[in-house]
Amino acid sequence: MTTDEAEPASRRVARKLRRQITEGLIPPGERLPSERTLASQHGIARNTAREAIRLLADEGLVDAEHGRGVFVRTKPRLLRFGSNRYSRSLRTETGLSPYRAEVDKQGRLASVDCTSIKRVTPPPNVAERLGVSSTSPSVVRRENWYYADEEPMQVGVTYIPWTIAEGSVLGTSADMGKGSLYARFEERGHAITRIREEVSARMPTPDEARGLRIPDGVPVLDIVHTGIDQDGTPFEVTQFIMRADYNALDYTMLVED
Amino acid sequence: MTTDEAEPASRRVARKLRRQITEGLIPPGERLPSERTLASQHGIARNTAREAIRLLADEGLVDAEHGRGVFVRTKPRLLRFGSNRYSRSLRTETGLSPYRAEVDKQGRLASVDCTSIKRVTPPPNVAERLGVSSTSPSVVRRENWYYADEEPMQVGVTYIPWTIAEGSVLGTSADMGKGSLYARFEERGHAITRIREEVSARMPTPDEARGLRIPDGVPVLDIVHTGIDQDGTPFEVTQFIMRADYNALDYTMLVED
DNA sequence: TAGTGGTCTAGACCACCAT
DNA sequence: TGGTGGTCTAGACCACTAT
Repeated sequence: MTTDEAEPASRRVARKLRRQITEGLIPPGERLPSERTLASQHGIARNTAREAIRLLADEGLVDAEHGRGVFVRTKPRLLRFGSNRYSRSLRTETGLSPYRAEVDKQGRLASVDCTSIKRVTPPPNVAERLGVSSTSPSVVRRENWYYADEEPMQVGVTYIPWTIAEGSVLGTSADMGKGSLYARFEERGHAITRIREEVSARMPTPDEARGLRIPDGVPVLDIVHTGIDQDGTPFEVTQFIMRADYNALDYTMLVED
Repeated sequence: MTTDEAEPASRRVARKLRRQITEGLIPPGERLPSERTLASQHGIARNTAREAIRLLADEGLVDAEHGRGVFVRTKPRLLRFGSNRYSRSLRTETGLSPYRAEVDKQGRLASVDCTSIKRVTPPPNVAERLGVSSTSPSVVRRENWYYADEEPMQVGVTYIPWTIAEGSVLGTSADMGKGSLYARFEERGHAITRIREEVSARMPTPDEARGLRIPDGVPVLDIVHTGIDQDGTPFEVTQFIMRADYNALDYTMLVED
């Protein structure tokens, strides 16, 4: 009788395991007792022990590995992406993309894969933000996958008005050359001066979970990023989907009146 | 044979229901067939039908109500909180707190409940950001609960250095008076000029799920907000926990060099 | 009272992993 | 080969909601 009258057995066992995990008695990376062991130890059916473990998995505390066991999830170091992600100084000094810079900082191997570049009709929310047609192929769509040590971390889908991308590498080439994407925009008269980032979080769709190899109990950050130039014109929208257990955001900004 | 060889029955049924939901055949608010109905329709055991529904619940698509049925979750309108949340003009023009302003905008009834104010020893991450001792009661801790139409939306725990709060309403009173919290800081020589917001997302702890009445398959946004004054001194840290299905962030910021 | 989801049992077979 | 998790069955009783 610690929380409820007549607490179900599955929750009781889950609570016991949760306490052992949070108190460090079962440290990160360690294996939990097997479902069959838990069942016999607590005098319950295997399915009931399994249900207890499911509760912990849904909280993101443990990870089941088929044929091996259930393991306490280790807290990975978060990649942190901030407002300086787009600063010119970072861009010109290091020549690295902001993503590579952050992954490098943690001593991991960054790789970025541009999987598709094509001219498309933009989704309505993108068309609205860019002020282009949502019924004609008015944008170039670039899809990028971001990895650290071969593990997928993020997907970013960038939309660029065709009027801006036309005739440049923006619309054709995976290789952005020195200084990357925003240097190319600047050459074409769009210096990034403001950004808008709309941030929400949710559980991944099955497709996203598969593509990003996201385990149970891990949400995604869903970010709609808009790049705005010196004239206040939005010239690029990118939708990022990030594993929330690997990525965080760190913004510093002026409070404007 | 649509996705895998030998797809499990539970996933097959889940996929069918998911398609019906996303295509609008079962619209938001509508009830799904009961577990027993699904079982007999598909020639599977009730537990297998139940597992299919669980998959959808973990994705945040449906919500089970004991004794009533399983319902397609309605997409609530998101409350959006932005960088202007702390602007002086918003503060002085409306006299409303940023939270009330946003909830008002949606025609809902906002209420804020300050549940506790006390002098405490701050957690290490807070002490670090404020530059105060993490081994003595160096801060005032204020806990605020935010509601819309009686439903809990957010919790915010604010930490203020004792040296700043001492002798003012900041350390004693739930009522912040006209212009709210940041007007009081300004009177004491700390005008909010920069903010830092560290944003991550995760599944709620059982305590958070209970307190905020968060259903399965809904993550939380976990935000560490730091207020910085005209001299670059951090004078306040607030940790927000927000239901991610009700709240989003919308930041616009200058790209600094 | 009838129908719903919530929990549980005691089995079974399969797929995967390590030895 | 033996142990692990993944899936499934065919029941059972309980708690909650609506009528």
